[in-house]
Order: sequence, then structure tokens, then C-alpha cells
Amino acid sequence: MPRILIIEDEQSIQRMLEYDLKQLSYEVDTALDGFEGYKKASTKQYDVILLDVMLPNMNGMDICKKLRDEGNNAYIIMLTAMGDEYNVIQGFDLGADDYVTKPFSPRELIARIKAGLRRQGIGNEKDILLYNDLKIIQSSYEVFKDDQKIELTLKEFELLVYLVLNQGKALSRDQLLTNLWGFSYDGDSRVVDVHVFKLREKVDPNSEYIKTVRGIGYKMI
Amino acid sequence: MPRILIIEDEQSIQRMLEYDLKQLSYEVDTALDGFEGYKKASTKQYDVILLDVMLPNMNGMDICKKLRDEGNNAYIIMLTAMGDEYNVIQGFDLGADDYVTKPFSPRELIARIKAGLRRQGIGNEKDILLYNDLKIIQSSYEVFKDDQKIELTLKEFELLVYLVLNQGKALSRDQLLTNLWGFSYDGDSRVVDVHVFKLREKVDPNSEYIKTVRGIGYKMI
DNA sequence: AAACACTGTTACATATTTGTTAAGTTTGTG
DNA sequence: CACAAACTTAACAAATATGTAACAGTGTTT
Repeated sequence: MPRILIIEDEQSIQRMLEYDLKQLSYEVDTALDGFEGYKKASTKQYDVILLDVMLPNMNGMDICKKLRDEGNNAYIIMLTAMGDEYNVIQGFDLGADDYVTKPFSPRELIARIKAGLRRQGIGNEKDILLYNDLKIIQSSYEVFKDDQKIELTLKEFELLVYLVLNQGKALSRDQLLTNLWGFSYDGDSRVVDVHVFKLREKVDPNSEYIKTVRGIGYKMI
Repeated sequence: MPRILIIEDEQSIQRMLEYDLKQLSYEVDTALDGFEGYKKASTKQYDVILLDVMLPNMNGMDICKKLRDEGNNAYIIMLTAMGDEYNVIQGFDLGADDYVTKPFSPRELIARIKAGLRRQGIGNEKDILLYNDLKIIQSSYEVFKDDQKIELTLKEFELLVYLVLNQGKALSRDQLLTNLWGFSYDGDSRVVDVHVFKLREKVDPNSEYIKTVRGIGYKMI
């Protein structure tokens, strides 16, 4: 079920969108101001985020930038007033995926949401991830190494999937925490380290795949 | 290098887009009618296809549908006349990823192209820095010299990136300290010198790239 | 040439980061 | 509620990076 977050302070628009999207059996969350919206977006995984630019407390641009900096991968559609080209360009620069100007046609917006979901589907379609001698089946939460089944806990599994999906990139503890744990780095949490350790133990005993990037975090090579 | 196909029969628009996109060092192909466009799109892999709806020989909708049916995965941006909502919805249904109505702002269209490329994970120009025989990948904190991997510590890496980004400028110790260390020059710290030394050792043993500017600091030529 | 100023280089102490273990704490299950 | 499994926190050892000081060169000025 696709999950959508609507961050929009005009209640009438919000209600309408929520209604339409629920009709399509999407799971819809809403936020009426910027700060609330940001908090929701960064603590839960959404497929699409509808983000108004003009918001109380925290504007859409800042939210978009922060989310992207945290590694959030949702399909972000910005909503803005007509004729605001400067904002449009800036929004794209900050990592927005699409832009719709108000007043918009609900049908068009929904078409754009669908297009975004479809796009994501292309990347996320892979239920089975392969990485060297590892086979990861997401739908059944199973991992095999050389066709030998390996028992992982949920966090270990999520961590492994996230690492594989971001293969090659160095991932900061902060990014791992916000994306897998849902809270931000308070300075000295060792949770990530411990889980990496346990994951390595089971899956990569010689640290061949999961490399530590000193001063940053970890990466899967 | 991202590859883009423009299928558009208005030469003026086509020329303008081609020019702009080549400026961004994209590889650009063009087609002036539907059939030619379809043939090009289906015989070569493009990252983004700009597709006019009204075209001689074969219209944009049909092209879009056929390409998707063939499993083509390019990011398709449709171009259509203003106010043609029916077409917009239909275009999305047939698999378009984005829709821009004429007349459009070139800057906005380019922003949308970039957003599409980013979605596909293509052309992160800023992620990879090239400097002579050095390749610096920021997302993975890796450095290659003649495609040979070089191990740098975090400070060395940050220093190298900063030097490359400010290529040609002489950078004072003070400036380097405030930007990379976060404190200001207290008079006689050797920290920068030592790190430059170590960086040179690993990356530029003959001081060909990193020149010392006597009395000031260093610069990357 | 001598005195001076600046930079290169090395070795070492210190600080920071990470690996690892063990002991709490929470959560889910019967 | 009791129990086990999963997770987090805490602590410390080990590994590594960083800053400092000392000194050797090298260029610059008078």
C-alpha cells in the first residue's frame, strides 16, 4: 500500500487530497505545519510527500533540503503558487522531484503521484537482492550466504538491506539512525556500531564487504 | 554522461534545448518527427526523452505507449500545449514521468530533466571530482590516482576536496583552518603544513599539483 | 655572507574513534 | 506473568588519526 504524506496548511486542499487518495486506497498521513510535517517525514518511510512551499513554522524548501540531506528518498512533489518560477528552480535544486502550481487540477496531481510511484516501483521492484555470495529476499526476510540460510534479527536485516541498496556510498551514523531507527544522532550512540558488529559476525566475518569509514560511518563496497 | 533525446518538430525549440543541454555536457540526440524519434528511442538507451505530443507521422502518446510496452525505462517528459488536461492525464496513464506545457520556461524544463536524472541516480556531477589523474568520489570518500585507489584519512580527504574545489586560488592557512578544522589561526600552528605534507606524500609526491604560496599558504594549480 | 623567516619532515604524545564484550532494558509470546 | 529474544546502553581495550614540538632545509633580505 503506497504511503503518502500531505504537508499543507490549507485545510480545504488537504481534505480534498486526503479524500481522493484514500479512495485509491493509499495510506495517507497529514501535517498542517512545517515542523510537524518534517517530523513525520523523517520518522516514517513515505513513498510520496506532497509539500506546500508556504507553511507555518518551517518552509517547504527547508524541509525538502533537510530530508534529502538525511538521505530520505521519498518522491517529493512541491506545491506552490502560480508564477513563482524562482521557487520552482530552487525547489528542484534542493531535491524535489516534481512541482505543481496552485490552483492545480486534482486529477493531474493524482496522475503525477501515480507517475512518481511508478518510478519508485522501477527501483524498488527487486524483491531479491544479490551481493557477492549473499542473497537477500526482502518479502520473506531471509538471507542466504552461499545458499546457506543465515538467521538475522530484524534490525540486522534492515541494516543489511540498507547497506546493499546504497552500495558504494559511505553512510554516516546519523543517516543510518534516521533511516533505520528514526531518530537523529545525539552525539554518542553506539547502537549502529554494535549492530554492524553483529551483522558482520553473521554475514561478513572478515569485514570484506562492510568497510568502516573512519570519522563517518560505514559503507558496503 | 547523461543521454537525452529530443523529439520535437518545432526547430526553434529543438535548437534552444539542444544548445542548453549540451552546455551542461549532456549527450543530445534529436528527431524532427514521430517515426524517426521512435526509431532512435528504441534502438539506443537514453536517460531522458523529451517528447512532443503533436508530431508528424506518429504522435507522442503512441510513441510513449510503444516504448513502455517494449520495456523502455527512460524518464519521459511530455511537452504539450497549454490547457490540454485530457492529454496530460492520458499521458501519465501511458507511462510518462512528467509533463510540461508550452510555452515553458527553459530553466524549469532543465530543472525537471535534472530531477529525472537524479531520480535515476545518473549524473551526480558534483559527486565525482576530476583533477588531472585524480578522481575523487565524495559519496564514498574514495580517491583514485590513475585508477589506483589511494587511502586517505578523513582530514586528508577533506583537505584534498577543498583544494580541488578552490582550484587556482591561493588559500591561506587561516582560511584552511577555519573551513576544515573550525578554529582560527592562533599564530604558528603547523597543522596545515603537516597535513599538506601527508597529502602530497600520498597523492602528489612531486608537488606538481599542490603548490606552496610562500607567506600565504597553499594552492592547487 | 649572515641573519632571518618560512616551509618540509620526522617522531611522538595525545585525543578520538572503533571493536568488542557484557550487562541492563524493552518487547513480544505463550 | 514469566520467559526468551531482541535491542540498547555502558564500559573498556585496541586501533587509528591528529596535533605538537623540534629540527633540518631552503629561500629571502640586508
